[in-house]
Amino acid sequence: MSVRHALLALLSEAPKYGLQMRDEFERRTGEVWPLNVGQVYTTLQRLERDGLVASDGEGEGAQKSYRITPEGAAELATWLRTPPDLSSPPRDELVIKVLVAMGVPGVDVREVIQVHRRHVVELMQEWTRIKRDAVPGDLSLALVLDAELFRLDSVIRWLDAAEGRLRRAGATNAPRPATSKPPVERARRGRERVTR
Amino acid sequence: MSVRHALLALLSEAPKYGLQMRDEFERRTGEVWPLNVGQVYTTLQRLERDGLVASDGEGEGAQKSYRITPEGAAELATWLRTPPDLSSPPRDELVIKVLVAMGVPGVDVREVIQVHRRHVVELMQEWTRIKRDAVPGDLSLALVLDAELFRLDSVIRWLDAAEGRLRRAGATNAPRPATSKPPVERARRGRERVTR
DNA sequence: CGACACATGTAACACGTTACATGATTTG
DNA sequence: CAAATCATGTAACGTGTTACATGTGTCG
Repeated sequence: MSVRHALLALLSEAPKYGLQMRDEFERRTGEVWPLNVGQVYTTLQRLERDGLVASDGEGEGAQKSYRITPEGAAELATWLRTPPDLSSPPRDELVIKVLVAMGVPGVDVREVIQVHRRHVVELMQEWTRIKRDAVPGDLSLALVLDAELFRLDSVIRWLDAAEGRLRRAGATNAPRPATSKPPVERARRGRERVTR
Repeated sequence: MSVRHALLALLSEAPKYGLQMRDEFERRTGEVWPLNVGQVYTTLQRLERDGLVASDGEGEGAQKSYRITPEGAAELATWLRTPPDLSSPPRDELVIKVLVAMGVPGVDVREVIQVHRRHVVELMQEWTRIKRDAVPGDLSLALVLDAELFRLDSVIRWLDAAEGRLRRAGATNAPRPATSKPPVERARRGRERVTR
């Protein structure tokens, strides 16, 4: 849902057309998150279908300008103040990788952890270098780089914590005892488990 | 791509059938990440189509058992040691929200930041409580909770850093000067920009 | 003219979610 | 028997990616 609302935000300043919005999105995100042009057009079509934007139908191969509607502005205002997804945390590919690796025969989880740790360290060094060389006044880029560096740092801390837990829990592939434990409060919040 | 490979990992221990894999996936991830059953079946179909798993065709309405193929095992081994996506960092909805909010007229970015900060603090408290009440021996759950808490902590640190940057950069919606700066080295790595 | 950038699209596919449909087996 | 649970699927939709098609305007 990010792109959809980001386009709304871009239109809330002034009417714009497709390619222009692609360029603006990338500029605003410090040129770090490329946005596919095709997605801009299809997303704009859906936004128009839903009444959140309207187009000046310049049919003749020219630029087709979109503007935000009052409904779109309301939707945008709501989105800006709504925290994303209160339910389960997003599925984290790296966490899944480590968790399932624990059960795969012939795989050393600790090695998997170390491989990824090394890679994350390299990534942090690369982003740090980019941050150092960045134009000082570029607030957008600085914010994006901050976010990525904080995130990568948390990944490293998790990998180290996981390594510690595994070390403490016994060095081998300990077969989980499959105890029938009480389910986590939370989780299972209406998602699936619908009484049908 | 997480689910696809996670299913491969589950099958690498022993042949299994659909619902069983849903349950195992959820158990292995500490019951925190619900997995849709339908997705299991469609993903298994795609895996079979790609030759990574094979099924014992128990056609008679009974359980349909899948097993991993040598190609599947190879694919799994590769995946476990391959760090996810070396190119741009994943698009972060919260970061996008703050970045685009800077340009939306009538919106106070600082307030947006504070709203989300409060929410993240609440989330951390909730997960911390769950962690405290969790069964001590549950390694999977502990790892998932660790990951989420580290992640949320990094989000808070980013929000605070962003607040600081905004404060320093001038309290208002500073219109970006649209300077034509040199593009970030990195980014634009073959994605889009194909010479056609 | 030919090449290139600008601008708008469409098609095909992967993945994910929700909802629905259909049998088989168990159990009150 | 009836209801619930187990088990397998399908349909529709949203989002995202890659690739292709088409037209226009500019410039060497």
